Amino acid sequence: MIKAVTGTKDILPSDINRWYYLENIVKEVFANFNYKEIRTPVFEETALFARGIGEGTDIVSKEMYTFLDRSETSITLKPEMTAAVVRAYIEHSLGTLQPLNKLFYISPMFRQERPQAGRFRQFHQFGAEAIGSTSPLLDAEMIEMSYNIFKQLGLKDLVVKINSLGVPQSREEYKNKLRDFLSDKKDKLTEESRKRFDKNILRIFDSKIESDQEIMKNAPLLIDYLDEESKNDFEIVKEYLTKVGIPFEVDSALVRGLDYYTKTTFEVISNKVGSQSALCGGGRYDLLIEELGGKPTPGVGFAAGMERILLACENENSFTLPDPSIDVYLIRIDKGLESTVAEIGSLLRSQKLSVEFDYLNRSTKAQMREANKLNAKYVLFIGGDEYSRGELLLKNMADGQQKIFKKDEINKIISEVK
RNA sequence: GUGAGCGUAGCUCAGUUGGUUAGAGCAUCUGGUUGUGGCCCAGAAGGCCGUGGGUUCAAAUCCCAUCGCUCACCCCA
Repeated sequence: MIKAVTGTKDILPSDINRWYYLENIVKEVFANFNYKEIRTPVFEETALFARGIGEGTDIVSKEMYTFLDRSETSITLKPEMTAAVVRAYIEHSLGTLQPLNKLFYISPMFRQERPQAGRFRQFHQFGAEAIGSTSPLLDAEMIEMSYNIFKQLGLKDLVVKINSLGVPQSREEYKNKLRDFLSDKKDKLTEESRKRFDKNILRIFDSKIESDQEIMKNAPLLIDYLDEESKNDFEIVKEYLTKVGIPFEVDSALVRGLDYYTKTTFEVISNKVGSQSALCGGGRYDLLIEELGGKPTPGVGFAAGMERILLACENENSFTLPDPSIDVYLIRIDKGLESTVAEIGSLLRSQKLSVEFDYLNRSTKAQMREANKLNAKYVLFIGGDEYSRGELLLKNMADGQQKIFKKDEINKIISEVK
């Protein structure tokens, strides 16, 4: 038997309504904040991600689905969306049409990681990008939108973490301070953290090992080394979040794994999804557009993992959807009336009613059981004595009441059902 | 890439110290008198016990390998 590739999942009809529910809330909230949807191809030239996300990042160096197409072009299935949106922004000169572009997306992403709870190789993200303004109010808006979406989904067990990474220059200065601090403690760190010392020193704060955490307790904090502008912007973000009633924690250890982040970064964590607890993450990327060949333009955005969010919703039992139902099930009493049933079905369907009937030549009883299983509001009996008298029998499945209609009075049946 | 756990019907799981035709619940299908659902009752269908090899008179059960799944590290959404 051929099975779905490792780390990929089918979304079956029994799951789809939860996805629609999520997607509708996402679209509503983005419309609420005047973000417009953008759709980009699932694959791009590999160079886009290498340059945008950073060669040294885990995503680029070991997780991308990269292959040569038949014309020997290196192609990569998109592992994240920001680089793709920025590419489209530059390519179509969106910045010349209006100074600020507020964009959102819902799309599959691909990363070849080891699957785990809340982590897949093909997964789905929604997210937003606001390109063209340095206003920290937009940073806060990103947090507000994601928070609103989670609230509307009924999620409760959430923590919003924010941090500021500052500008590259102040960050470099800070990294040197951190290196100095750790220079005589380096050999006490775990092997994993010693690797981080060279690769991405900020990450040592993330270590889950107690001995590492003990060492880092007295380490200098990035927050204390921010440049003035980053510091002011961060204050504005905090102030706004407080005003609109979004609880948050400042986490100076919050480091994002993509190279392009500057200033504000944030994550929303759920305690209900296992160890892959970040439901969404994002931040400002004021240098990325220039890096990718556009005019220097500031931007800020976030991305949210839809599988993780739905997992959190399931584990918190945060919402329940009504059972799907149909309006009318047509019951064929006599053999030979198949095409009559289909014709009546066509009439009802043309009036936007959801209608189903039997295609398997089953007994009346079996058809009734099917109608019940489909949660039909009404069944319409076609056949028997009534039919030979020119009549049809309509039964309300909730209360069992039956009414007789003339065969040529389908309109009356339709208004009864509606 | 590293580590741990688990693979028996569509799903959730039983399967006694290795011992005949491998079970249950749910789901599916068919019935329970002339043409009517849910509840109930009766019956049916559905498994090379993940795959390959080994030990044994005998393997779902023990051993090895392999594949797959799950969780964790890592990383991230």
